[in-house]
Amino acid sequence: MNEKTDFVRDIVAEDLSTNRFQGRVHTRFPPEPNGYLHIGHAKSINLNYGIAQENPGGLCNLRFDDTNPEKEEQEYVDSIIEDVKWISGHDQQKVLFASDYFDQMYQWAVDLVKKGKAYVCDLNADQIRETRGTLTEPGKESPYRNRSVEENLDFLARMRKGEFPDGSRTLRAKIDMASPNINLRDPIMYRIVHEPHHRQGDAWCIYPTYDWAHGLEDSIEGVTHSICTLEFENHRPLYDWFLEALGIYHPQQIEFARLNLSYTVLSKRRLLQLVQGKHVSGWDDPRMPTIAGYRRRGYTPEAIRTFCEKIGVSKKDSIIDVALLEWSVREDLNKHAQRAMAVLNPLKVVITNYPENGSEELPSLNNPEDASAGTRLVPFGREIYIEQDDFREVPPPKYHRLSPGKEVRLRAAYIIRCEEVIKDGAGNIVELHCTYDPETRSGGPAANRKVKGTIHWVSARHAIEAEVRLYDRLFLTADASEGGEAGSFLGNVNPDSLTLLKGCKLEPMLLSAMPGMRFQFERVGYFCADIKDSNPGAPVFNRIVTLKDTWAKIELRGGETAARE
RNA sequence: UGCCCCGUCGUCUAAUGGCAAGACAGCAGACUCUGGAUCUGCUUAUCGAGGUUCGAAUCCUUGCGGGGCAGCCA
Repeated sequence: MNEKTDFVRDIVAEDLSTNRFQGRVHTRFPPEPNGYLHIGHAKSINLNYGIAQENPGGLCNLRFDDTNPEKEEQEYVDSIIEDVKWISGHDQQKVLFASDYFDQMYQWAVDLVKKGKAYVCDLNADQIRETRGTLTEPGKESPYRNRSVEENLDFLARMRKGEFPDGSRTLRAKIDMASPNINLRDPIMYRIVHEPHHRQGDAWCIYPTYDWAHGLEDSIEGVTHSICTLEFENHRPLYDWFLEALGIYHPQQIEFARLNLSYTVLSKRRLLQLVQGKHVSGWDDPRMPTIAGYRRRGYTPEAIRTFCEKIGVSKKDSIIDVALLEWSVREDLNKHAQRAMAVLNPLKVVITNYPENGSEELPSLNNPEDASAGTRLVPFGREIYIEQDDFREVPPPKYHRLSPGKEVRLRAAYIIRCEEVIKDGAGNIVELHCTYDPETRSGGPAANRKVKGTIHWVSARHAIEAEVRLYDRLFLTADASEGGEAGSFLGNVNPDSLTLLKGCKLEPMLLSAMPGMRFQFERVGYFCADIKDSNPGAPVFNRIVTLKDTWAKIELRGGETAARE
């Protein structure tokens, strides 16, 4: 079996050993369709589907918690179904909706009224707030608390029929206005909302609150372990109270710490602000920590699942270093991504001793990590492009790349030497003149000659051009949700989170990239043909993540040292 | 301030009364036709104080710190 464990799985194992639920394991993932799913939901999906999968006969329901028509939309339902499918790897054969249980819930509310455990309260929202008490003071009982069962039944039926305006009355549980747990101070079960529901239409004008509805949904579905986040911990006594009062099947609620990620925000409210404030192009902007955003960026579901397993599950509030997520993608893509050569910021190089109109095709490994990936032929010629960064007229110490009079290897090709630097009138470097050593062709007689560096290149004559989008972290600060300069988290937004590059020079093979295909651009990073804007023949690439860049680190550190001195 | 929860390397997670371990990050080195990958090594932690015990990260008390709760949101 799986050695993977955490306190939730410990509880499930314990319940299994005591036969508490007749050997069943049944979890659920209960999103509210009021926004797109983000990576925090991936943690929950992974937990719930994971536990179900690990146990023979285990089940996990996808159930929409659609009890608030004011915030919920069909668009969100559709996106969530797609995202759950993508992350969990399961085709969801059955999608459940809390709103399908509205009749049953209403019946149970009537039962509670009959038992004298619920009452219709005529207080308005302000009055209810005023009589709830505070954190340190008990609340006051509602004057309507002791209405007769008959009167309550009558009012409840009329609430349901639509006789009363929004907010004029509520159905409340009769528990304890003096409870130190505020959730137990006669919580509201139904509120009047004359608003069409995305699935129920106008069938209802009273809607159940989360506290009233959630345990019932779990109970109806036979869920054994209802796993939710820490902020519901104080609600568990209420979850238990309703089920107990009704005398119906009673699942176990378990709370775990929600995911927080450094350099990003992970709340639907803030993500909505980013979308509505046009800080990003939409819910699926590749910089968004949404499932849709990561998918478009080029992350794999495997990488996200690996990440979810590495972060573990506990009750401790924490902020996971986003570097672990980035590591997870690299880990996956290193093994699976097809290699390619792409020059993002081109500098032309003329190989002066190469035949004028000559060209050849050089075999190159598709993936050094995977021999079965084979090789491909990359065209080479007298004029090539290299990365501007790979040449320095005055090389800093430890610079292993090209500089005047120095040699580098062109990956899968020849060793070249820089003979001359051509500049324009303004002194900008526009071209390099180099010579090559024909003996040093990869696999050739002098191929083993050692040079300090190897750089990537693209044949000028064969290169295709493409747009490449470099994405960086969306936020400047590790704790992105804390107020930044503007006093809100929006002040932390990284103005350079997107760099648009046009006219990048890519090896011709990339012309036929299908949308969604991932590549490693050697020495640069992992890239994905955009699923919306890219087409075979006119590719557009998104940077998924950079490669680990030791040189950049050395250089950065050098700069810092210099600045300090 | 009432109630609830949580305090272990920089960051996460483990150790379930018996040698504080792993991952990421960092640092140093080896290797390399990707300054990638890989490999090796190194640095760094039980919030404090009492108590129980042969023995405490773990149990108890208490202090401190962090988080949550006063929507007819979830």
